[in-house]
Amino acid sequence: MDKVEDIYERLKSAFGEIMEYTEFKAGAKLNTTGSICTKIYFVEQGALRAFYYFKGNDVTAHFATNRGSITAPDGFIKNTPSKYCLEALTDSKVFIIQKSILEQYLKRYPEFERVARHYTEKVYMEMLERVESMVFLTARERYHKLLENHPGLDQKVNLGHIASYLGITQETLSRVRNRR
Amino acid sequence: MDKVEDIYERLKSAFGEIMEYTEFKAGAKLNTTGSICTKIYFVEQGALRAFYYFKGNDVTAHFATNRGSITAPDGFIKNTPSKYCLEALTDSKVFIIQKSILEQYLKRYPEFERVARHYTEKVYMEMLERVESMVFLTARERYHKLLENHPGLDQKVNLGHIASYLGITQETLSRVRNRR
DNA sequence: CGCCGAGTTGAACTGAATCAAGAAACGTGG
DNA sequence: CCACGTTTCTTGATTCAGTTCAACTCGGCG
Repeated sequence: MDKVEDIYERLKSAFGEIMEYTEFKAGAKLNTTGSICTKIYFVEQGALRAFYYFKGNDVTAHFATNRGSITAPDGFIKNTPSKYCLEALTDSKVFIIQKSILEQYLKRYPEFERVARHYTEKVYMEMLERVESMVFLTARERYHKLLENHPGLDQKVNLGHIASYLGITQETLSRVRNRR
Repeated sequence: MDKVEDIYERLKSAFGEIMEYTEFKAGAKLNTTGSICTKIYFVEQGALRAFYYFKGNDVTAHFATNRGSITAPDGFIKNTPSKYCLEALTDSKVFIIQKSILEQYLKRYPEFERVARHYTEKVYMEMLERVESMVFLTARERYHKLLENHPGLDQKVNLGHIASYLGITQETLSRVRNRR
């Protein structure tokens, strides 16, 4: 089952040729709402997040830390303007794949389609787990689970960003954190 | 963007050759927990659900109605025993793809990997939407959204099965339904 | 008829939201 | 290095959506 486990390395070896290395400073915006996000980011080091605005509030949809990945999924998949913004939470080192280049590359080397599919399967499973968390876990449990998946995230990220990801208010998260 | 829209037809035309047609009676079990689910089901007609047991309770993970699809995702993707059970909720007509056959077929005809990936992207987007529902919507709103996606589901399925899918109790769903 | 599963209803309880102050921490300019 | 405003975080009081537990209804069906 290294298919799922080692996907980060498999992606690098399959697509390294078309990956572009970049660094971002903490706070850098990588994608602004409404634009078509044509890139996917693989995080070698650092932390990024995807967020969007819902009823005027900034809502975190996804965090990516070391060896994770991030994009504006709606836009990247459907080639439409995206509601998501991406930003670097800390200084970060990332590999970028441009969608248009990826498509060409996959047409030329269809043997890599398999890796792309396995990657998609992996992010699907993550999403499935997240649904389960929302159904079964309390605010406190979801918080601890998030920290397991992204150690040290609480040091790097605003309380409010984490709270909106968990689907709770900032006040509740503050209380959870100070165990009460 | 027919890539996402018309995926059901694309799958049939790409994989029709290895699809097997079957019918199930209401109540039929297609997969029992613990076994490795090696099949994916495409619903031509009828309604199925995937569920599992959590702390002794039967919890619905997914519904599939016309032109939808269903499998035990953990097992199908990772080739491990699955915690999910599948059952037919009504008499149903389905197309089945066996995973082992799919893999062989994709090796021989890599041009279809692309369709498989687009299918995975589609179910990923569905899961993403479901997370959003859990974060933002009230029990009532989630219920109505489910019915939009699966018209008539409330006629076919036990209250409890829907409630557990929505992450609420049966009592709450009963009250929601009788608008109070 | 009496049982049984499915759904409904009521009352008390609880986790989390909301609203409203404050307290820290942080950065920028003087 | 300090003063100031701004942003981030904490704390309290109240309210509310949804849970829990328990009883009750209803429609089959043997």
